[in-house]
Amino acid sequence: MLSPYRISYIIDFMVSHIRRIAHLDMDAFYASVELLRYPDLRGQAVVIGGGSRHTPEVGEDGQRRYAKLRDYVGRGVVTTSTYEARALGVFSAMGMMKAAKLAPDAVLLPTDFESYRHYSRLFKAAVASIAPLIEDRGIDEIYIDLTEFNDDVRVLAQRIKDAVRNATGLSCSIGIAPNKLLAKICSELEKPNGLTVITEADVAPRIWPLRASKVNGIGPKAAEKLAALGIQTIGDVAAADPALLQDNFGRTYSEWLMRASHGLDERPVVTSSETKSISRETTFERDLHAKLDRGVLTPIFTDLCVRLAGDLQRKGYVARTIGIKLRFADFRIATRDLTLPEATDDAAAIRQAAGECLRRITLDRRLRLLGVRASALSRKEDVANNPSVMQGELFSER
DNA sequence: TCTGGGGTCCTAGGACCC
DNA sequence: TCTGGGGTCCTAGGACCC
Repeated sequence: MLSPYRISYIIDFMVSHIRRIAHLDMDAFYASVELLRYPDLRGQAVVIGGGSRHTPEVGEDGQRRYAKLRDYVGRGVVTTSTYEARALGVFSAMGMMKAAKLAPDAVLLPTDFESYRHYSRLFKAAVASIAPLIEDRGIDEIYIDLTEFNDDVRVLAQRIKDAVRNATGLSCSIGIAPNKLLAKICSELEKPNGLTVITEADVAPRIWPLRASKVNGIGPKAAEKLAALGIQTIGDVAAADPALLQDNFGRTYSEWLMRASHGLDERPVVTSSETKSISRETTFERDLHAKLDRGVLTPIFTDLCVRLAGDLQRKGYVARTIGIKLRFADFRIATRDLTLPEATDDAAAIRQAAGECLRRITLDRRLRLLGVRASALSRKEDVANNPSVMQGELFSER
């Protein structure tokens, strides 16, 4: 028999465990940053991407001359596009040559990561001044844990949006839900400049009709497999036979699928994390043959190692594992890695280790991409103070 | 003339150790 | 002709995300 006291305790407990998690996503972030610099492009189809330089030049008449997408040649992809370009069918990750066919007159701008990182720091600082429990999810999005605030959640979210706009001149969309999974889906529902709040009760009417691939964690492969089973929407996943899912996706993933489709997610907002790996890679302008194009390939390989060493040094890390990545002309990927006795941030040591990795791959096909990666990282100062930490030999005799 | 670059996490097998 | 059982490290590949 439950006493009234006990019941109220249980209700308190349950209520206290309902979280309020926000997902904040900057609207067309890179493109919007570019529009701050080139306001005359506002309202036009603009595409950001491509490696080579197509920086606007100022003509003799004092007018800026922008490159057009139709002039692009190369193997780049679209990084971001304005909403006007999206209306023409041009989206992130699309090949630039394909995008140029859809929107030849769109303005083309090069990516300027320095500038995007600057605005990223500004908007995150603005949010942190109001709500400090922030999980970084890349340059243009964050999760925020608002559970401890007593304020009305829409008022609070509007205050955050205003702070972001005041700090950057940019708009963002915020979704608020009981967990990260729903918040992420929800921030997209009213983009751009959205503010969307959903609860458990909204899952069936608002979440279930969406395509399964809207769930963070259901990528192209899983979505395709689901579609083959006649499962299109998140609601379809929720209604699917658990045994069918398990047979096709294995136990772990199928159980996650079912929980996710019901809007369940317990992951906390993680406010700090250590870097796990640092890498550099490059796609060649044309596919290269390992032997025939050795003269081109070798300096590229060395340069990647030098730049990786520079990244490690700048960030204060040393790495004990060095790896390489090759992408062949057929898009297949091969990786090899090698764990060293001593952690390093030295370009020559990295080049040496990467060279050994390369020798373990049969190079009989043309290469499209070459990359070098450093992992098993430690902070350099930790290793300098106590080298044995690195080898995990803190308690050994040697 | 399809398809960038920088990451994270998971799985799975074999080596090796106690 | 039965051969344990864990734990950790290393390596390779793959899915996914921004």
